[in-house]
Amino acid sequence: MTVTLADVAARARVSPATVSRVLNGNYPVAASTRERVLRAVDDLDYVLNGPASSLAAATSDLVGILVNDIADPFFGIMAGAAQTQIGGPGDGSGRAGGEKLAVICNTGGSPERELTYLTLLQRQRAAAVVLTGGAVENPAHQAAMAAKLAKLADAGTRIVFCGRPPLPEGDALVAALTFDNRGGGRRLTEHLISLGHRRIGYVAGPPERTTTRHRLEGHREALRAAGLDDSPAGGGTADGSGGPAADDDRLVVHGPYDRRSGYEATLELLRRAPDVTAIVAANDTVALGACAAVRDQGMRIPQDISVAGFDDLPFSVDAVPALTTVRLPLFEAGARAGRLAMGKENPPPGGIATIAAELMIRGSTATPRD
Amino acid sequence: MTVTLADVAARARVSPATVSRVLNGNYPVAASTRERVLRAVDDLDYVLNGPASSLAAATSDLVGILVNDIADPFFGIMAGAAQTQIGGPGDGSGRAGGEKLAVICNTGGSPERELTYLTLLQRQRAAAVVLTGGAVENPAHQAAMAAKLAKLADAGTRIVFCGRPPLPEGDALVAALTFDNRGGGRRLTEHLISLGHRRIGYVAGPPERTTTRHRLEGHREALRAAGLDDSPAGGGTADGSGGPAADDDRLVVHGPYDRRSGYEATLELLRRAPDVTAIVAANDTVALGACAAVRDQGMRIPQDISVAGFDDLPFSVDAVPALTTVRLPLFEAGARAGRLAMGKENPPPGGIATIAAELMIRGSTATPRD
DNA sequence: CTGTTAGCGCATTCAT
DNA sequence: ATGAATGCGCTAACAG
Repeated sequence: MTVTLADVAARARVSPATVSRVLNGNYPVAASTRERVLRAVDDLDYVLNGPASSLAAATSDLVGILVNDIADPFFGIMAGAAQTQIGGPGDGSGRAGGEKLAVICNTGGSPERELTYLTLLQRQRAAAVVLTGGAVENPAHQAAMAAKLAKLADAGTRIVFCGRPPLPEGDALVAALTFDNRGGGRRLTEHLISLGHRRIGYVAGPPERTTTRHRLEGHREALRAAGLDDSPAGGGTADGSGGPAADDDRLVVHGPYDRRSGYEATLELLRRAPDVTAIVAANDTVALGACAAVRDQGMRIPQDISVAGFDDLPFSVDAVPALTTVRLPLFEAGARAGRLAMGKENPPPGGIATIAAELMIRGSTATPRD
Repeated sequence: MTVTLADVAARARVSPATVSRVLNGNYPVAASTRERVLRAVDDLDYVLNGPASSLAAATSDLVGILVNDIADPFFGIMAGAAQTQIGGPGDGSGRAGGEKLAVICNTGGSPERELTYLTLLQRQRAAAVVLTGGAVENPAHQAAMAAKLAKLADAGTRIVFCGRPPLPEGDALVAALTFDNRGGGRRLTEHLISLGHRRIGYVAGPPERTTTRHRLEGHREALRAAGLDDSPAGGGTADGSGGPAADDDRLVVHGPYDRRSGYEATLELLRRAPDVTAIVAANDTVALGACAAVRDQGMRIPQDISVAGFDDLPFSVDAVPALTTVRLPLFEAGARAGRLAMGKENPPPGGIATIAAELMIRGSTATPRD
């Protein structure tokens, strides 16, 4: 029924080993023999049996890319970029040579699903795994992740972080590309302060995410430097109380990274502190929701309230007014992560590279009314 | 080095066959034995060898989801939704039971890469493949796709289309979920006509895509019904000339499905026909670019020019003014495709289901100035 | 440069 | 309900 390598060998009048060598290309084979084999392959319409190949070689051509939310362009852009470096351009024949199969796994931000996917990838003996986006700061989960990643690395799977801080015990992994979320957050708030804003609301992401924490810490650094920090501890959720991380700063509201959260958190912020003159959102999507809320309250942007985002997603420049935000080179970072996963590029010194975030000043922020 | 099923068997003092039966669950095993085996699995931290398992069973737990552009939320939403139905919620243990590995493959809209991915998936003996988004209408490519899909189906891979028209010879595949792009396009233009618009510009997608063609056909249907069609043939690119499908309608400009194309095509449209009072875009992303172009020309939306999109992506309601568009239930469709791929849901009668598109009238369209 | 020989780790017959 | 034996299709030594 199904054509095997042996069939090809028989038709090309060579041994199975030779066919294997031609197909894998990493071994000298006489040109004439290769021709004959390739013709047999085409004649028979042969397709390699991946599982058999992986079993024998003890490695597969799968590369996993883990994302928190693939419906969010933040991840889509990185994942797509990584895939361009991994899948290879194809040879146009559709025959598929030594390509890797780059696959995107959507964890939905759930720690359990993240681990499950890693197990699934481990089971497949994946060649590499790219983990994108912020991590969850739950100690138990972090330990489980570290253990799982160590096992993967042990089995020869290359590990790359993209837009994610390195693990505490950051051995084993090839490379970590982290975004300068803290610096970007700081510069964004500095910008608002320099415009004259003193009461700045902050719509933060989920409290347990590193991305959320780092951006918020940058924000608070800027406030503190300007003598504006009214939060008791100066940031961080490690209050040792063990209870819910009650954020004492009334100007900060946490929520998921989506539009709806931006809308509702902004209404809440406006209720709590009607005197805010600017709102900083956890990311651009949240900022869009914030803008809608501000407008629905009958206020204008930026005349009555300034609004800023983070990431500089493609739609942000088209917002009205165009959104002031912090640009992250998502495509470049994703592509680099892809190359690292393929071993096409050397890891950065120390295994960690920090990727700069650039402040993009646009129309949504201005001098406060007052 | 690496723990195998035999190791587990030894530790549990049973035969390898029994361990296999416990793990696959589809065979009677005494409760006490099962317990012992599962404990051994945990003790040894055993992870099934996927390739070996797939080789022996002649089937894998991989499910492929093909998308044109994962950075575009249109695909991200569908793919993410499909994955929720396939990956399973996980059992929270991270141990990964009988889950499938749902993986997203980004073709970048390239026919070659589409075929390559299918070959790769075929090589992996994928359990199912979901193809999302419009197809390319190149006869050679369509034939190649049909042949490839037939082979996949033959090998037991389930095939599902999502937001994609069925193949001409639509056997072999489990199900096709297609969007009513034509109807949606028609109703959108009807809406504009009913507002009083007579000169309507159209920023279309790439001419070779079914999605582009269907939406444009709907548009032209509406024009024709109103006696406004000024295109010679009444739509379609089948002019038999064999040359580039020169679209004689000066009010239609083709381009990729991105923001930049929307911007530039709109400038071109405005140059060609300064008297247009409305612009319909191929999708919401393109519409955003169109809005920017209109504004950059010093015109207001909708007072000077109405703009409409398609898809109703999450950001569209937050555009200013909110974008009139055609809503496609992307999440629901993706989820259903996922269920079909898993065999969790019966295919629609005839294997084809058309999914309705709903007109969303918002602030970006209004009565023309004149 | 090419053929021969062994497994890779597991699922599945058959037995029992 | 469990164990023993066989082979899935391929790659990787090892010869030659």
